Amino acid sequence: MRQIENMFSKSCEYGLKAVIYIASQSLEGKRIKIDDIAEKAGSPRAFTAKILGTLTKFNIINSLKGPYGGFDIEIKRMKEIKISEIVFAIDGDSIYNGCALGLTECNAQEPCPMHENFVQIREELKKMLETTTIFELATKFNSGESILVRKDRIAS
Amino acid sequence: MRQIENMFSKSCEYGLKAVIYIASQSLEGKRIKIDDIAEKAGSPRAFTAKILGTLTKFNIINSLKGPYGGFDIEIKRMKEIKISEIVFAIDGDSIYNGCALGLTECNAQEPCPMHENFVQIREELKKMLETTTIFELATKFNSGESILVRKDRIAS
DNA sequence: ATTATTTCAGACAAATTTATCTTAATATAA
DNA sequence: TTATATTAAGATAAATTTGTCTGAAATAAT
Repeated sequence: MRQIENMFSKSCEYGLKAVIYIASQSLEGKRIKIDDIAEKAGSPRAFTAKILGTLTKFNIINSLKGPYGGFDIEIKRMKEIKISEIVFAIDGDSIYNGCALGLTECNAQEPCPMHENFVQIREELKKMLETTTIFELATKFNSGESILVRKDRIAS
Repeated sequence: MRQIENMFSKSCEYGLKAVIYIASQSLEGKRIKIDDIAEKAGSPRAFTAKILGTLTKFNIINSLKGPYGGFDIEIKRMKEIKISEIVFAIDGDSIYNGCALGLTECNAQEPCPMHENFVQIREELKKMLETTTIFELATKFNSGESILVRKDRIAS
């Protein structure tokens, strides 16, 4: 049974990690291949590739086939893109109108018993996702302030 | 692909709704049967029954077999039980130590790129889950201030 | 004791999510 | 234009979550 700790689906986790890594490399002028992404992000290669396909269609990242191909993001673009856009691309819409108890609709007029308790938390979550850019995350990662895989999980 | 909106697993949703309904009936001195719970909470009967088995083992609710049997909760108990305990019983431990990007461990020393962004939100979520009692939720439901199913989804 | 009513337990099934594999399409370089 | 390197796409498979069914166990009333 799933844990609440899993804020995002695996698809989203892989997508976010991949984009952060691609951006971090683009910041250094490098286009990067799926194998490298999968390794550095500690994610399954084929599954990640499929997710990157989606993100490419949504114009969140660029892809180029063939030798010297791979993925990248313009710096301008990574300053525009928010976490919420990636989540939207991968997990679809209806990101914020969900109900903790699964009501098809849940609002102040006809709330589930937990609605009020979640209002503030949801609001903050939404704000955070919609204001945090990939540039911020990639910069933090590049400076070594954060990591994408535990050292003991990187293939050597 | 799963939505972030699904704060809880279906198991948790059903468990929470069932407990709230059982409590609301116990407040009125009524022991209540699984069929009634499933109907009033708009949840699948057999699946809900299984979850109630778990909650019974965790002493969150009482069950009684046979005629005049069913489920209930002492008022004293529903004032003690917090949402977090139900989530724990159904989805297990490691409720709060999860990482948004799936790191096996994620903390201020070695954070994922999104760690900082989630600290406050997680803290609030935790606080809310650990302070809200079933009594509060059941009372609110009993007074008609909140609902467990959309009217258009109740079997008539 | 027997019968009816209920939860309990475990096997089974369906749906969804996660993951892999294989082939096609595309781009580069020589 | 051929060979090579790469992503794209789609079929398939495995794992997990969600859901059902059937019979057993327990309880109460007669």
